[in-house]
Amino acid sequence: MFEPSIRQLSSALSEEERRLIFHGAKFVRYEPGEVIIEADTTAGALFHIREGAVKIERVHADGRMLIAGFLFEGDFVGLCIADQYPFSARALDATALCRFDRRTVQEAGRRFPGLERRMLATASNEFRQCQDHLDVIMGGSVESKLGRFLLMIGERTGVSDACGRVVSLPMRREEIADYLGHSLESTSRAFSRLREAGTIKTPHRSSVVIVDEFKLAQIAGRHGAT
Amino acid sequence: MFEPSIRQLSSALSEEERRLIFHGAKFVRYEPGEVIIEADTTAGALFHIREGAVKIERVHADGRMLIAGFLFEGDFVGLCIADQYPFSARALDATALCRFDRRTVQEAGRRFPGLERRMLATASNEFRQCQDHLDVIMGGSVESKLGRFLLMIGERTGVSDACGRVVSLPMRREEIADYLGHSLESTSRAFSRLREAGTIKTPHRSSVVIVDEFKLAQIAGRHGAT
DNA sequence: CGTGTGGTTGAAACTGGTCAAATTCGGTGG
DNA sequence: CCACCGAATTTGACCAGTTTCAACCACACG
Repeated sequence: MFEPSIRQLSSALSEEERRLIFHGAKFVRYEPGEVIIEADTTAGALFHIREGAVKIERVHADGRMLIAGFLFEGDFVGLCIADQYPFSARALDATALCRFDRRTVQEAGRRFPGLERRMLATASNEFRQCQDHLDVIMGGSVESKLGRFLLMIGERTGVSDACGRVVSLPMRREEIADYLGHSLESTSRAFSRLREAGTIKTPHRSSVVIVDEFKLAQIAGRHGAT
Repeated sequence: MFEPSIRQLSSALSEEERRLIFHGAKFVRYEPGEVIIEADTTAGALFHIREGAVKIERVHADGRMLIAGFLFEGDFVGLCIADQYPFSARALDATALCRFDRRTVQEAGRRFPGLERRMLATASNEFRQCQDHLDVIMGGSVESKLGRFLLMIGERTGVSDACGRVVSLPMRREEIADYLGHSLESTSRAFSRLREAGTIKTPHRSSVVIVDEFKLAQIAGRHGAT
């Protein structure tokens, strides 16, 4: 349903390109809540999430700070077109990242024509996050939006088992609400209604099992029903 | 308030780069409603709007067709990262475009390192449209959103005169409503309320005069008042 | 001067926001 | 291991804003 995973960057590169870029990468760790990238600072590094999850916050034109997206294991953070990060990134839980120097990536870009475009095309988060966000929040009831949200996250991180697709949600309800553009109460109610309808289960606060993916997709479609 | 205009591509290029790219450009015209770009076809051309306005439609992941943005005189259409257009473009009124061969642009990109990135950074509509759209529709009442919409369009196309900033709106109310994610009636009512509050005037259906820009900006800010 | 399209306005039903209270969860210390 | 605390979440009641459906208006066109 949503665009192919950002995780496919590696496979889009040749062996030589990969070696060039991945050379000199450093491992870094962040605790929950720690800032990984500060908005409006020089985009000097590019991160690859090895473990954990990250929240992207963007300052909108009129000064409002809004949640622009969530990134997970395998995703890239900081691969942006501009010279300055147009967003902040913050660890949602204990997070392990691989840090690449941006200059190395750019140098490789000069060496291999089209590499930069290919990287941007496969892994540009600035853009894909934006699109996914619009896909999720445009149209329908709170329930629809939450449905689309869960399906999107599920596609990116979910693991299927006997009972359904298990999706971990390391963010709080309030953060989901901010992402959806609703109050946290409405979001909570939407969870409850999906639960009552038997489309999802919530064994813990921070995880959801999509029991009936078909029904959820139906709810996620325009206008809550059909 | 919104990001610098897309029209600045030219100034981001050197004389030589410009000559190379603009060489072989063709002039084309479209009537209102005509399709300029068909979604999911090979991104073979890049257009520069000389006259008129264009509507961008995007097929969302679940098949819903939604209005993703509007482009005006001076804007570029079709400068995208991917190989296929991820959107359709349709003329809103009688439109004159300059059509560039994409291969020419790519060749120039190979010749001048970093050119492609610079072009994408200054003129990538796929992305900027997306961001502007989010900026406009996230949070607040219909009135706020319409306010942000008018300010955005005004920044891009408005002409100031004695009475205020004159903004032409070549799209119908329904299309504005779709963009904002509301019913056309709510959008119409929002127009009326802004009119009654004395922040705008609507001399014709297809143009708005922003009389009190400060007040409009205030309304556009979070939550319709303060 | 009718006709059609696009725009505006009105009234009732409904959704989601707000405020407040109740509940559950996760961790801490006894 | 259990009781307790604070934070996160859920639920309830009420209200404001939005949608819906329907009627009406205004302008452009023949």
